[in-house]
Amino acid sequence: MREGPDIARIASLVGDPARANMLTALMGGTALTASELALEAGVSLPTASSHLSKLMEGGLLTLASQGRHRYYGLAGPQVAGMIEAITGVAAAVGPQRVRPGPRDAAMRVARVCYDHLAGEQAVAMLDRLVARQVLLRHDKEIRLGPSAASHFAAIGIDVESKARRPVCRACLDWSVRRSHLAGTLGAAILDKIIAEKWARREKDSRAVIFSPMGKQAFEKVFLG
Amino acid sequence: MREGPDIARIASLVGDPARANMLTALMGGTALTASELALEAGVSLPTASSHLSKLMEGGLLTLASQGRHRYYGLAGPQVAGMIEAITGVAAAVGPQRVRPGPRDAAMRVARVCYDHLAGEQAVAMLDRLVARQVLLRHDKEIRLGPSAASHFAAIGIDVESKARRPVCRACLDWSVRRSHLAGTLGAAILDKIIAEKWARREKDSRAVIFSPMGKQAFEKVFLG
DNA sequence: ACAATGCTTCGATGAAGGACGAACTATGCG
DNA sequence: CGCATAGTTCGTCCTTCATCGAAGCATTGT
Repeated sequence: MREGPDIARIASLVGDPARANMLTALMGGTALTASELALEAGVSLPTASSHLSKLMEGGLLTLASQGRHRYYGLAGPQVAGMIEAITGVAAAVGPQRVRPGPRDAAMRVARVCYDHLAGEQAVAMLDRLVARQVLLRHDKEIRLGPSAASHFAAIGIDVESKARRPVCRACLDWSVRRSHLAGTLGAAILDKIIAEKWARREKDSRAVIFSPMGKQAFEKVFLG
Repeated sequence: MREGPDIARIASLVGDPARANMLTALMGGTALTASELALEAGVSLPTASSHLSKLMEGGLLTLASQGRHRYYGLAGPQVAGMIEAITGVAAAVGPQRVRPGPRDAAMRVARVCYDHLAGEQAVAMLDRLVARQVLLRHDKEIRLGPSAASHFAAIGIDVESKARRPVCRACLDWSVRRSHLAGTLGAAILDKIIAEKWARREKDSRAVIFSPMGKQAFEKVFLG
């Protein structure tokens, strides 16, 4: 008999289809209300509420009450990373179900992973940054290279670590099966992409659609 | 309603306590038989068998039949990474700790973590080995230092990697919340400790009790 | 004050699945 | 062959928990 962290408790929270759908929906990074999550999960409002209280009790969600609205969000990057990891395994062992629909195609190209960019574009970006030694990669650990500060400052991103959260982190991409960039830098880059209107977020989806001009700009800055 | 990788299916596989214990046991990297896993999980053999077939069907395990023994192992690093991610979240959100009884006190000092030593002693040992640069640590990765071979040879441990399994691995200690040494080297050290009778294993427990002399010897060799 | 909206709690129902003993299959050993 | 060990399958019991309708709070709007 083993002891230690109660991994079964956490996993079983994710192990219910309704809750899994809610968590996946929250991977978009924005907090959602109970009704929205009920819709996402395909269950009634009471059922959703029950699930949400369980997820809260399990520490996987945060709650922000604003008037009569209650916004639920993922508890943090660690939780988001766990969901990604599970998604990766699910995608790897369940190839019988994945048929690349039109929306899925867009998802593979670029999507939001909690607070940073994922998908082919994101993987290509990390590869290029490492190749140019802007970032130094050592297995799963990613550090800033000597030229990183000036490189990112040139496009208006301050790489100084403000929070305890690591600046760079490798996050395994479930569609490409290789890592992309997470951490505060990954989040800042996504902010930049949206702020510059290089891309827009697909409504009710995690997909990120680049405009033709935006794609050029992105490639010039990060893949050039 | 969402689609995509069936994350609930995978998570619910891990979400059963018996299966979670089995998977945790397999995190050591070596394959185990059904009986051993039944013991780990604290369930009967038929129950374990049922769980194992579910884990197999879910693609989380590999099976190697050798005669009448059937060795189950984790399906790959991706699965191991997922377990690690879940464990991390569980440790972070689960400070609702059981109170430290007398046996737990011994467990915190030194215990077996599948095939290597864990607990305060193990954490101190790894710290010291890294400080003396016998081992070189880079975040989660641990490698042998230049003096490692001779250092361990002096106490009768061959650090040559015989199996595919890594020689060194960092394993997060759930009681101390810092890493200790796993991998073949960690296993060899535990073997040594038992073989030299520096310590004995508590019956039906993971606790490892050092004798006064054994503790001295251990500290001289590994903490000196 | 009253109604409307957003959400939670309660109670009843039903289905899923985890548990084990007993019986069965397969391999190894003399 | 007969016996022992390792595992799986089967049948049954029983707990757990997801689900929804109805009712209860809370906040906002009129």
